[in-house]
Amino acid sequence: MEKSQKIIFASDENCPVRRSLNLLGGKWTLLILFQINERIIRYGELKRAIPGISEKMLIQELNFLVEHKFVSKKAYPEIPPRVEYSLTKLGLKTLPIADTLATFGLESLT
Amino acid sequence: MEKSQKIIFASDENCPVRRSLNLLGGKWTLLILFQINERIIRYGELKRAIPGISEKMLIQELNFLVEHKFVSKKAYPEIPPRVEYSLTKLGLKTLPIADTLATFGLESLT
DNA sequence: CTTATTTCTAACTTTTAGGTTAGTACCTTA
DNA sequence: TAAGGTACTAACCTAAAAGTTAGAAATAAG
Repeated sequence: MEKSQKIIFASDENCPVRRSLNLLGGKWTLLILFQINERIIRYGELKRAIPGISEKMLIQELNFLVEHKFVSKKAYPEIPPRVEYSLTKLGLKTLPIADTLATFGLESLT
Repeated sequence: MEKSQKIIFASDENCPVRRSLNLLGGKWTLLILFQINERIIRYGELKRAIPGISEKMLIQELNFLVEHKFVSKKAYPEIPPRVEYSLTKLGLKTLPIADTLATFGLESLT
């Protein structure tokens, strides 16, 4: 049997790995997507789900993810305010990335 | 007021996604691992394979990856010098991550 | 009345990433 | 003689990312 050889191209700015990392390579980005996952989750829940993240970074990332259509946001005109976040169709497609990171962490890191 | 509380699996510092990102979340880290892939590659080749990376960042990341046993390094005592890098067993296990990033980039990014 | 809740904004500081320039060592080629 | 190739290291400085702190707005609970 002939062994199929993987062809690797130079990774310029158009490389899909690089384009993905440009969007998702932030320190918290994939973790936030992973935590939202398939649920509808409020801002405060999300904050508690990611201990250590600052409010600034969380809201900044959420704004970024909403702007780039990974996450959709629904705000209820209530007092105190209630805002729910969930993944869009595009956001759901990022879940395999976080899953692969989780698998690697579980299987290969001490 | 008894209300059933949604159980949230918080991503603290022990979360496998977070542990993986701590090691591999750098701007260039996964891209370098992806480019080395299953080959034995020289420093200069790798540099050409990642247009735009500075020598400082490339060597800095390579040193980090060697130190953390993702990459092995073999230097030949020749003039001009020749240094070959390849993935260790651990490094090979990171390839699915980059592959998932590549798939996402190809399928979901314009 | 005060206090708490929730989501988010703004100003400011610190930390990290990255850019630039220079240089090392030794041999080969022109 | 000089320039080129190769794989780095070091020093310096700027830009970007991330962290810290404070507070607003509206209402309800105490």
